[in-house]
Amino acid sequence: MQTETTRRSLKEKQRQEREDLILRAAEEVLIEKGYHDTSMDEIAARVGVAKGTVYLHFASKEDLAFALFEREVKTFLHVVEQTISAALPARTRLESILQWVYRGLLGKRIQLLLTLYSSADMELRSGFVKRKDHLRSTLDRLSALIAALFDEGKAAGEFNPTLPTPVLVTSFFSLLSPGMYQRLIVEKQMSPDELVTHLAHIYFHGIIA
Amino acid sequence: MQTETTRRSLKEKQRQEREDLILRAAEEVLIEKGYHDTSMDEIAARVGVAKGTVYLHFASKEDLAFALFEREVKTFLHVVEQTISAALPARTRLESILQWVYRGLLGKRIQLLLTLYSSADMELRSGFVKRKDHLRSTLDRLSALIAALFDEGKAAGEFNPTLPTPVLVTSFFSLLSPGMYQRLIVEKQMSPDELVTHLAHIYFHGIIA
Amino acid sequence: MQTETTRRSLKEKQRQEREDLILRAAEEVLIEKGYHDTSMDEIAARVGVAKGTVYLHFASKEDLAFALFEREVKTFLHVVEQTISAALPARTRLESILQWVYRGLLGKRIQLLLTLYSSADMELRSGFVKRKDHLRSTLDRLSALIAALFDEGKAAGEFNPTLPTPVLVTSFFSLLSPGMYQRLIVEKQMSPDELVTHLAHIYFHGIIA
Amino acid sequence: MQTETTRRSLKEKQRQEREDLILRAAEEVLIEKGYHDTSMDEIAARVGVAKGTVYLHFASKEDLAFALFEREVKTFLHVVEQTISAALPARTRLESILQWVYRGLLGKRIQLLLTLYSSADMELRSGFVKRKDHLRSTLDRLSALIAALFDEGKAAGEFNPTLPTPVLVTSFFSLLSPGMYQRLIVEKQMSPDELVTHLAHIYFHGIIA
DNA sequence: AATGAATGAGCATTCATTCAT
DNA sequence: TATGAATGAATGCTCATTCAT
Repeated sequence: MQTETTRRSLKEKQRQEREDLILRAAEEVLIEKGYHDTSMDEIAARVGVAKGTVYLHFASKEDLAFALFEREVKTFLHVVEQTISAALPARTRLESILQWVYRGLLGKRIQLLLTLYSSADMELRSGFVKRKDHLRSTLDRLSALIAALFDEGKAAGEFNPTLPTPVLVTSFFSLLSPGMYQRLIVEKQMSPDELVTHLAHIYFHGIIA
Repeated sequence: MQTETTRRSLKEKQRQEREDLILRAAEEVLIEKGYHDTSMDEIAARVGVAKGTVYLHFASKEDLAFALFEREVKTFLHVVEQTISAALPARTRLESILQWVYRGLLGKRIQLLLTLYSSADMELRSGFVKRKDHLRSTLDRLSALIAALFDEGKAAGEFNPTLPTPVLVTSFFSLLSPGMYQRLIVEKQMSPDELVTHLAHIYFHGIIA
Repeated sequence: MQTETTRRSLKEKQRQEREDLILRAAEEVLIEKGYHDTSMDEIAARVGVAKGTVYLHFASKEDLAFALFEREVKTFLHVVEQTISAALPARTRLESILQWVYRGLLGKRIQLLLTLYSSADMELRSGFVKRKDHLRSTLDRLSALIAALFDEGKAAGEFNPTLPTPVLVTSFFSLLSPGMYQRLIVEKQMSPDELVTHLAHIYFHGIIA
Repeated sequence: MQTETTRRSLKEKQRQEREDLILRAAEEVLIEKGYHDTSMDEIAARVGVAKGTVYLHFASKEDLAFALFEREVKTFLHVVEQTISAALPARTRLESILQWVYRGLLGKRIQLLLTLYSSADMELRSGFVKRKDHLRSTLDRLSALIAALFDEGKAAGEFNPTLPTPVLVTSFFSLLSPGMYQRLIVEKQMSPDELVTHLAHIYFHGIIA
């Protein structure tokens, strides 16, 4: 019985590992080629398994992209949760998040996330909608956390209370754009830290002399 | 002779009108479904012409998307040029541009533009690249105009000269995001003017109390 | 009344001229690109008329190719008739025909003829068949003339009477192959006269030492 | 392990069989309709598989036609090699080849070969050229073998040494024409052996009485 | 469970032909 | 009569998905 359980958990572990391999490969290809130009064949080939095997883990290409998206969002959510729980000024915590996004090896990943997100809006609208409920809660939680942080900052007298929190949240997210990453870090070779410093300055103090 | 000319210009006019109809239909479908999920069949069907007719005006699907993209960019460029030439503080002129984007019926169009632009980066990379040279100059001109405006503002003592102009330009563009439009205007029913007021405040003065 | 007739015959003349222009252009393109890769657009463009105008003269692409084919066959038939009526040994007259085919500017044309003929067998089978009756008589007449020439030669003791005339006719025609033209005249740069000399030798005397 | 190997070779065998079925069907349709009027749909339908399956074996329509062509050429080459290696007079060996072509069930196939070859020249010019290098060597080998046979015959005093070998080779090939097959065997119901006898007589001794 | 051959709907593009002007 | 814009059937090819082994 215990052996049975052990065997099961072993299998389960292997399953998880393989699923992870698939997600990594998918991530790689999706970043390289975008959703439509990524084929299940190529993903399977990069993992080194047969196409059918990918379908044992993900019911469709859309599901796979969705799982990937959700994983990235959850990672991000986790980081945000960790950051927010620190006993620091709201502003410092927001800057931390900015830094995490632009600094880590995750620069690429956040791009994927944002790319998939706009794809979600544009191209997978119909399909994703079905699952957006699943996702919605995660994204809502994310927004709520950031919103709470802004509200906390307002209450602490850090932020201007006349600015509506939704505007603050949305404009904060718009600081995390693939365009910014591409144009300033990749093309202009600016360091992530320098970029974050400037963005933070602009966001918190404005650009007025 | 005059009749001949008249006939020609009439034909030309009709041609332009049809081309415009096609562009409108394409715009519509592209906004709804994104580049890959838009079929030439559907575009033709919406215009109410045969598929071949679309090809009489645009040599390929890519060409059509490209023409659309370029048209939007040129409109935007034109507005920017007009705005910039006014004898007003740089800040006021930047606000004007923000306003134009979020206010007009063009809210949808700017979304398309941005969507196509990210598509261009992700999905049409190879294809668009061939024509990006054509486009590049337009986009570069746009960036250059905005950059010049910031430099002018810095010189006039309006803006903080320690902020690198590329960062100013890119972050200004990131204020014009489809996400912002979608979440605040469509979902939260905020008025464009109110949104612009807040964004301008944040951008120029920051969010610090 | 006479004016009427004159006008008509003038129109008719112009019509013939235009038809001839179309045929020339079609011949040109067909030789260059083959039947399927030749488009009505290109033919019209080369003539300098609108596509519709071509259809005023030829009801279909197939009709056009057919007319061209028939014209070439008739020219060839005419030459054969002229040649055959000369008071010379059958062999000499056959050599004359060979010479005419390989020598004239018509080398290209005969290629077209033969190409269209094999196309007729392979690709236009169904379509051409409908009109083959029209053509059949011309081709039959051609075969009959050559056959008569061989029979005459046999009767005169020139040719081996044990060889069946159909074999003689068909093998004579197989001396006129585009492959021969291509490989020996175009590729090996052999002169038409030299080629004809050798072919005649082989055909009339064989290759035995 | 052995099972593994067995399974693989079984799969491979099945694959070969299916590929052969596809080639047979393609051959059939190509002979009936010619290259351009043959659709991948029809080929697939005749094999009784889905279109995609055909593409599993041949990357493009052109590839399929090319494979077919090459297969026929190789078969022919093989026969020629076998025939040539026999210790018989050159003339006898050439007659053997003639016989093989006109006698076998392969009469149809040789037609296909010749048809595709002229298509290759006319219609697939651009595409086939890319692969013609692959093919060229096979065809060159074929020509070279026949040429060697003629040279051998000349050296042995069998053939007239004043006739250039290229002319001999090309005129020998022109004896193998679909036209000959069609007109004399199909239409006139002549037996292949009788035809070959006459052609050989003409070719080796000429038609002079 | 894993495989990968087979499937077939879907799509961009071409071009002979028609017909309103 | 001449035009050429419009048509739409036809077709090569792709790729997500299924399923027998």
